[in-house]
Amino acid sequence: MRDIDIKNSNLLLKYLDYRGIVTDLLCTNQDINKLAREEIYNLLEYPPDEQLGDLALPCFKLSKILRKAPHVIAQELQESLPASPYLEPPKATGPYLNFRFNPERLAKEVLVSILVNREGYGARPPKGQKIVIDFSAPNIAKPFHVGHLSSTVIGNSLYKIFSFLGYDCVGINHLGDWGTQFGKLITAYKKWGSQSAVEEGLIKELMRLYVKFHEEAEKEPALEEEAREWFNRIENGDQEALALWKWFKEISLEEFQKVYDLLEIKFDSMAGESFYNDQLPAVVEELKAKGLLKESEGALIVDLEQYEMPPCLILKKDGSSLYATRDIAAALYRKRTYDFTKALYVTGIAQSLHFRQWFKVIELMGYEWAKDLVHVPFGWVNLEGEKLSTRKGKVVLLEELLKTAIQKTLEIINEKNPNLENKEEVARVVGVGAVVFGALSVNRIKDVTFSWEEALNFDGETGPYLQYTHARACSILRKVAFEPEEHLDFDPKVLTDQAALKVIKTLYLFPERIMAAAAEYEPSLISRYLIDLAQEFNRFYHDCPVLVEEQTLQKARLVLVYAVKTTLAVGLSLLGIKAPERM
RNA sequence: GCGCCUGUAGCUCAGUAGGAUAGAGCAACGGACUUCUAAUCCGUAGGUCAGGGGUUCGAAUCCCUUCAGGCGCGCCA
Repeated sequence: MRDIDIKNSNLLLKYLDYRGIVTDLLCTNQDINKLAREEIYNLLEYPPDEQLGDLALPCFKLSKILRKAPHVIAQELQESLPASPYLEPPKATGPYLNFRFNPERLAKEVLVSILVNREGYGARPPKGQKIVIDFSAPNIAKPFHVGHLSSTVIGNSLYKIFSFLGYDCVGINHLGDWGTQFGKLITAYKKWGSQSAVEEGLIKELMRLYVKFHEEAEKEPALEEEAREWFNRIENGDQEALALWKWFKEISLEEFQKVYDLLEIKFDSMAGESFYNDQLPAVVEELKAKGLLKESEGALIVDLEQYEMPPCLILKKDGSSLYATRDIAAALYRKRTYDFTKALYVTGIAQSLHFRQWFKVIELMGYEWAKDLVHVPFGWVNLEGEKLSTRKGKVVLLEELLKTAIQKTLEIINEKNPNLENKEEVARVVGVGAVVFGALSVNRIKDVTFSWEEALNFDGETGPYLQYTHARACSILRKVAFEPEEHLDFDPKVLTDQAALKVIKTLYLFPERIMAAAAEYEPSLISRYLIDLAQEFNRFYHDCPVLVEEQTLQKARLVLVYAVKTTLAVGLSLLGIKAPERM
């Protein structure tokens, strides 16, 4: 067996790839070699039961090509494949050929890789490519509620994931800071509000006015007309209207910032919808010049009938712009400014048609980079069966949710670990972690029903569970003042317990899972992975004492603990969650 | 009417680009703290993978169809 040279920089950012190893081995066979390497690679799968093996080749498809029975092929391969230092001799089980990783080799390669790369385990070198991520985008003058949580945390997580994989990310908060809702708000302010009330109540007062407007507008439709007029005045630069707009925007931004601070989320750009106002005429001109605009029912549209979509509205009949107009302008601006290789839009699935439409318009404008625009949709948030509605005041404010979670965490700490230092900080990190993990733990496309009970449950598959597991691991390492570079000579042979081997196999999967999460724009793949890892580790923790064993075993187990601790911390950070050392 | 998404245990969800006996957590019940943090671990119980067809050696996964829920289809964003 070749010894690993830990000083060899090749080890950095290179990860064990068993699918590749098994594929190479299979390619030495003359019959199988007829298939493309990639095809073989993709045939391999993880067996459902560990007893069977670690990686399997189902021989059904080969059976058609080689014109032999699957079990015969498996049997023949078992007998003819050459040995590999990475693998135990393969075993045919019926129509499957099962491979088992050499446990010592696996332990050595994976754990050394983590000892050497540390927080870089699973990362990729810089690519020199930009990815623009448009996320969060709350509406000014409306409260930041749980409905905005998905976009905010999914976008933030994708930002972290792609950065980890070597991309330069640009996070853009495309604030909803323009539109008729400001007319409504000004109308309501003029009628039922006052400067002092707004100064005191801030966004709550704005929300009250907004709700009040809709209540009154139902009885008196003329109010809608008044609101449109006020918005017109904003657009035409009326001083009073603009001043109010600016004021409301500032109040909102301050309020949003509280939430972003709690979540520790930052943006590279806060260019909202209003930012593109002066670029809209040029977009309309360009569309006109390219012969894409068509008049229809008084409005200007891009006809998309031949692509089986409804038309994309560009200008209203009164000449003002629309959602798509602004998105197109923003995309052109971003391409010019950032020259992205991909631009992601993290919004609700309800908007998918809108994105398909204007992506097509960009394509029709002749921009080949239209293919780099990606809509990353997610499902709806309901409130215990009912729809969230700012207008009806039926919302759970995000800040309230986060603070309640923090408060609850503090109570738990006082009960379980009253002597903990910096309780407040730990409570914040854990409470927020619970909320964020909750939003990132299921497939983003699913609709979710918000429930206080679930959001504040910290047992089982939750953020606090992962953080707790991390803190446990830290606790062990702290007791021996663990230093990674002092443990490079650990003996992987002694890690023979089932629980330990299972943990190592799970650690091995980390880089692969990050890649999958990026490819599918799906942070929940990392969430699921971390739950798996924590479960395996907690079994190990229960079965295998670390600090009481003799030196060789202790050293090896400490390395394992360090590897898990590091991977949990990195994985959580990719979700935008902090991992405290004690809790 | 047309289109998109969803339907797996009482509840919330996994299920790896069709594969070997469908897995977790919560809730319920029963165990494990003189031992590295019990926010943990172990066990019991719980399933006609919405229904029906089809393709295949093989379907929760692909196709068709029915049903249920959500969403979208021109001047909101």
